[in-house]
Amino acid sequence: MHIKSIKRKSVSEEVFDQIKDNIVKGVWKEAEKIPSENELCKIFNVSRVSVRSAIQKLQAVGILTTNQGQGSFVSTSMSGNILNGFIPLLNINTEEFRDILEFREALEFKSIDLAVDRATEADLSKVGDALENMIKHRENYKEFTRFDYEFHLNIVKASKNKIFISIMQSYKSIFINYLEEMNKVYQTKDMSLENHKNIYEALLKGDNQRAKSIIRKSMDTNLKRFRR
Amino acid sequence: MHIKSIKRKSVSEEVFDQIKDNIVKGVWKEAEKIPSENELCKIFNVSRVSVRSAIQKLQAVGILTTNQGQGSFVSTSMSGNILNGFIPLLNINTEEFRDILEFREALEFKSIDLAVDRATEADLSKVGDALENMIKHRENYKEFTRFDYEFHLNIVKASKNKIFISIMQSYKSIFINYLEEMNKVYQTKDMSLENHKNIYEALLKGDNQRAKSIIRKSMDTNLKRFRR
DNA sequence: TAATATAACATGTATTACAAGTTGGGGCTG
DNA sequence: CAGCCCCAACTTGTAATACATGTTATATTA
Repeated sequence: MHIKSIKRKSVSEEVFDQIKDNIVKGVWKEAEKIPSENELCKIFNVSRVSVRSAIQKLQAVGILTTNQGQGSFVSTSMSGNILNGFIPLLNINTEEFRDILEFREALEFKSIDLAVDRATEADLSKVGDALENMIKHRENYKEFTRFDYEFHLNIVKASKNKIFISIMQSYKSIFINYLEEMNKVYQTKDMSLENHKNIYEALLKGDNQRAKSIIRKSMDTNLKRFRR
Repeated sequence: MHIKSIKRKSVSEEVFDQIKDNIVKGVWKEAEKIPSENELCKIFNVSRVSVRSAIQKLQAVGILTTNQGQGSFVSTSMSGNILNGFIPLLNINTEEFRDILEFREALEFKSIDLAVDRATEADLSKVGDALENMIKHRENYKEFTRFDYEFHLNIVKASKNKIFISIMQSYKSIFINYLEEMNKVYQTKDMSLENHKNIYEALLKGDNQRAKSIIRKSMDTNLKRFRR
């Protein structure tokens, strides 16, 4: 059983989420001015300290831009934030799906090539652990997806390339989104498990070509499914 | 002539920089606790509001982690920040250099493949513009490097893959760092210009294999240079 | 000895006040 | 009337203070 450490949301975090949600939902659109700090105080019924705290965090992650004497504005060109999961990937369309597949191909394929050269037994056993956890949690698609991501992350980690690892972690939400979509909507768990087993075996044998071809095939299948 | 809008640094920004610098310089090391907010107030002689403001920003970008009742701690695994330019890539070592090359290979090679299919004339002319600017600023290595980056960015943009574009922009500082090192220290401007011309021509002809092989060759040369 | 209370210190939130930057309108001046 | 200046109103930035809440280690007590 999993024990999650509970943590009460602080007031400023609450405000942070509310403002973020309003932007995500489109209440406050790009380049628009959001209400002044004092107005937000009244709206949320909190002190200005909390409002400012939230705004500054939103500022630091690039969602808001504030100018003294003017106000806070929703940033234009938030692609970075969208991709970093601050803004969910709702209603994913074909183009975005294609982007993700190409992205995975570039990142994971090169990782696999590097991994067969550099991976230690410990690295590979972590990939195996993730696979076992996938099997164990095959009934819970949320957990299943989490370990699906872990599986791929551990392969990237085995490449020893710090930039790849950083990217893989930054873009976690994209992967999770994508994988959840696949595992939940398209009910592909069994085939997915089979594929992961084969990828793992190929890695153990150092057969990067085979590992890549399995991934490629599964990507093609998914893309076809998605287009319907 | 470039006109930069001047902007006086706010107190909290000043504090932000100071704290960041102390971490970069290693005064406060990873996982260590930094002085309490009240102590920092005395050190910098500012109010707690400003200190908290700075700390929260550092928190949002992942440099600090704060726990109520305990204090603020320097984050472990700051690779994300290092890679995002909050922490400069000082004393780059062979391993990091290798990481960058592999990263460029994964990202740019796939971009080139996609670009030859998807690029419009406008996309390609932007690549050409960057090249012209490189020639124009060949005497100023800072500017030269900027357009060097622009050149590669525009190729990635021509791929139409939003994730690639986002990554390329996020990791701008890495590229700049890397390219500056090459252009400044190793005095490779002339050969670099020749290579870029050839890459551009190959792109115009839709010859992705040739474009990639030029990049590959120049990467190998750079790596050899660096190892000395 | 072990559980509990407590004091000291940390960050989190609230309130109030003023500083500093921006904007727009009103009124003065030519 | 046009153009300029000035000021009032509003915005964010900084300060000072107080108290709430969480953490830790020491001291106390059973």
